[in-house]
Amino acid sequence: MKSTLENFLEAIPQVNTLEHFQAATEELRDKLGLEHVVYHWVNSVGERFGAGTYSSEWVDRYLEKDYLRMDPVIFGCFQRFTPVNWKQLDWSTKAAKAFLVEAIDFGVGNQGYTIPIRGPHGQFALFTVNNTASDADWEAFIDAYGRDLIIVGHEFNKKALEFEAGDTALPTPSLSPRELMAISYLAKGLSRAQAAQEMGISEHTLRVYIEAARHKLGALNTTHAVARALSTGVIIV
Amino acid sequence: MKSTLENFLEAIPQVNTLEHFQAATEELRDKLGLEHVVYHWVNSVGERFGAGTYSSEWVDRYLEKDYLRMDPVIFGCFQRFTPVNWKQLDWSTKAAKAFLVEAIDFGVGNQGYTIPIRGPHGQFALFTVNNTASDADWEAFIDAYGRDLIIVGHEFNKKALEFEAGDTALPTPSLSPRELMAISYLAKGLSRAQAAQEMGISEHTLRVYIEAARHKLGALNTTHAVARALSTGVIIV
DNA sequence: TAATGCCTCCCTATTTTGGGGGAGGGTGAA
DNA sequence: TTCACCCTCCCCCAAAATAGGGAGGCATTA
Repeated sequence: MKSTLENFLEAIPQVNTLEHFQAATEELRDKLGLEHVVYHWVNSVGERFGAGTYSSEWVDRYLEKDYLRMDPVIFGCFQRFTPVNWKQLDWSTKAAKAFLVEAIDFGVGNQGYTIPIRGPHGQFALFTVNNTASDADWEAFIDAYGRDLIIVGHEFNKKALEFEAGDTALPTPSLSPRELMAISYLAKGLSRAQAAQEMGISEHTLRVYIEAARHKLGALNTTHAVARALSTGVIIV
Repeated sequence: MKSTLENFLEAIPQVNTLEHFQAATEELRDKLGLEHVVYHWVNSVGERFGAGTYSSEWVDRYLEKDYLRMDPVIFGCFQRFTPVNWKQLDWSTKAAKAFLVEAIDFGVGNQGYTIPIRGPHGQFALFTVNNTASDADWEAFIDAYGRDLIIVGHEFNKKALEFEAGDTALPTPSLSPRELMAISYLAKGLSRAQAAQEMGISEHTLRVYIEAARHKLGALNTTHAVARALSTGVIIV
């Protein structure tokens, strides 16, 4: 790789603390001459972790207003696989426009490139680079660094997963094949009776699987069990 | 990028048919002097799609025996984020050993490197390179090409997503804020009564939201609605 | 061998959802 | 303004799911 990022990438494995992680985002920002570099994620139990160069005021404001729920970047990344150039998103709603204006007020650049990263167990992370630049300059930057940034995002995510593994090693519940089938059918919208028929067993038996799965998944009811099974990746719709 | 793969990567956007996709796997195999290059995936409705250089006999055998359910490579990739070097996997069970022997019988090389790729809506794909080689040679190969292969896998996946999008262009339903809240609470395991209390409205009203969301999502029941909301990304966690 | 986990079936009772109806007031866009 | 969509509330009743409790057979494995 010709890239300026080669040395940076090789240094990532040595990142061992959150402070160091934070420092890495700052280093990358300076190396690339950007305004912001941010990595953040949401894990399967809704905990959030982030490191990056946004001002703490903006982060606080963002969390306070629960912008996660309307941020077009989050929305775009959630629905796509490929990196998202902010300019390509739909900023037409009033709320989105106001959000963008406010973000820029808080020192966020007008151009951004966010890479969605998906891990096991429904893990979802975002790696963002941000700057104030013309459309043409930004295009050129993305052309030059887009692919490398994907690799950097992945390396960051690998690190973040290591941190989590150390913190909260949550054992993925292992459902039996029949339990998986039962939950899968419910996720597809079948009633218990239909699912039982589909599996060629009595509804009573099916119910036992659902209950077992519910307990293994730590779920409060069937809907919750299906939700957890989906978001932890034990079933695929 | 210094890599031999630069030209190859630039050609991927021109891939427009499944035959061409297949040809691309063969081209990559030849370019890198490998025995096999395989891309395959499972989408959100359980359809499978694959292209690669494994013999059709091995693919048939694999599907017939439903090896998907016990293949250690699949298992490893499901649980991890980072690429999997086959040698690092747990091949200790009898079934796994027999599986590996059989695979080699069918012309699969002893060394493999598989990259898990996760997309929106629960999409999960695997990109595998495979060869017969010594451990040291294989290590060297992965050192040299590992990162580029991640990019190649992503480009393949982008193409595969385009193919699917052409097939089944499903418009993402737009739920109202209250509908989203309602569905989110249910996904968290609350009953209608609890969710209503949480939202400060009567249970009757909440029910109206659930029903509206159900219809918008084309769901057969509440559980189905939550499942669809999660897997299409309209709600998080 | 004993233990564990899986698969299958059954009971009763209570609680929760689902599918139909309604009604009124608000906001935003064409 | 009219139209559409959102938010809020209410009725009834049938259907489905939930929470407990059982039981036996069949693998695998410690």
